[in-house]
Amino acid sequence: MNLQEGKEKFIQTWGTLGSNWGISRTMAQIHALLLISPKVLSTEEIMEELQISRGNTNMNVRALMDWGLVFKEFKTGERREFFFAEKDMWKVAMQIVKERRKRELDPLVGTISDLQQVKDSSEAGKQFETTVADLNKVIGKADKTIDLLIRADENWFMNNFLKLLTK
Amino acid sequence: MNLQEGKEKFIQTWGTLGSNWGISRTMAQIHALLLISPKVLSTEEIMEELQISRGNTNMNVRALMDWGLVFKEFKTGERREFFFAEKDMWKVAMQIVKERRKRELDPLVGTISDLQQVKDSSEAGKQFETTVADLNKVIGKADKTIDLLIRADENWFMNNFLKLLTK
DNA sequence: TTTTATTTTCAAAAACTATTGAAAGTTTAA
DNA sequence: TTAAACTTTCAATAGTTTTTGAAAATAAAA
Repeated sequence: MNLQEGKEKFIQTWGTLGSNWGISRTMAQIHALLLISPKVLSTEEIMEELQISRGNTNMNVRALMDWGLVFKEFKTGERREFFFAEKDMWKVAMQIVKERRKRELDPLVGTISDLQQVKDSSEAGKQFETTVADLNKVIGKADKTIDLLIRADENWFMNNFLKLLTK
Repeated sequence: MNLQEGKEKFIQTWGTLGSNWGISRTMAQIHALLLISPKVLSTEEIMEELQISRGNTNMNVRALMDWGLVFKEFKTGERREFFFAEKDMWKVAMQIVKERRKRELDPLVGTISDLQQVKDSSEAGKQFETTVADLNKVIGKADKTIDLLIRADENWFMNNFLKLLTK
């Protein structure tokens, strides 16, 4: 496999993976392209490389910046914007985890508290309460584990401790 | 909020969550319905409760059985099949993690080895190799962490050790 | 065997999501 | 100012995924 084939396969694979996880295929493909690019890319270059429209490129690049995975660079004497991705894959993974927690786990915690207000003594009511309470426990556990991971990432000692565990 | 409203909100929330994570809305809703149901349900009852067609119910119930989240029960003297969900939410979470690893992480490992065959001395080639190698490390780390989690789940000592960590 | 109850399949339709491209908006330079 | 370079928006279109419902298949009972 040569570099060109490898790049295409990587972009394709990352795109499929993204769409399995509720992220648009194009957004993941732009991310893949920037991950393997040694230099910053303009909108025009992204359009050209992935054969997609200007509007599509613009919307998805902005979404990637919202996710904190892609950044702008301004070049002196150039009016255009250039884009580059965070290249450290561990940081990328942590950033995705953080964002999904913010966007999904946090709102879920609110909903669960609402659902815990339901009181009903029927059998259906009891099963409902049990399921909701159990779900709440698991969410709490997930939340704490994510905290631990993020803190480990930002903390040398923890990081090394976790590496020991997961070696 | 009464039980009926709570049930609807739970089914709705679980459905939205599922579709954010690449699982069809209806599949997640059927799962939610079975999670809070104290008794096994027939196809007919699921159709009625969620207002969906027979074909849709059948396909999604089978998908849930493939995921190992829902099971069949046969009642003596009844020709119909009845369904129920695993209720322990920690087991549910572990089962989802296991399945997604099998369906996505494992194939990804294969693709990465292919991509590591690419050799190219250009700057673009070097960045490609670095990104792929780094991604490979992160995937390996994730894989080991999942193993640890699954083993912890099946192992009293580890389980308690992890609880200490994530308390 | 035939009938009846139930499950499964799958082509067509509906619903949903992503993409285009041209027009409007913005910013900088002349 | 005005023009040029570039970015953003959004209605229309294309593409994808999900759902329906009726027909085919299967299994149990008569």
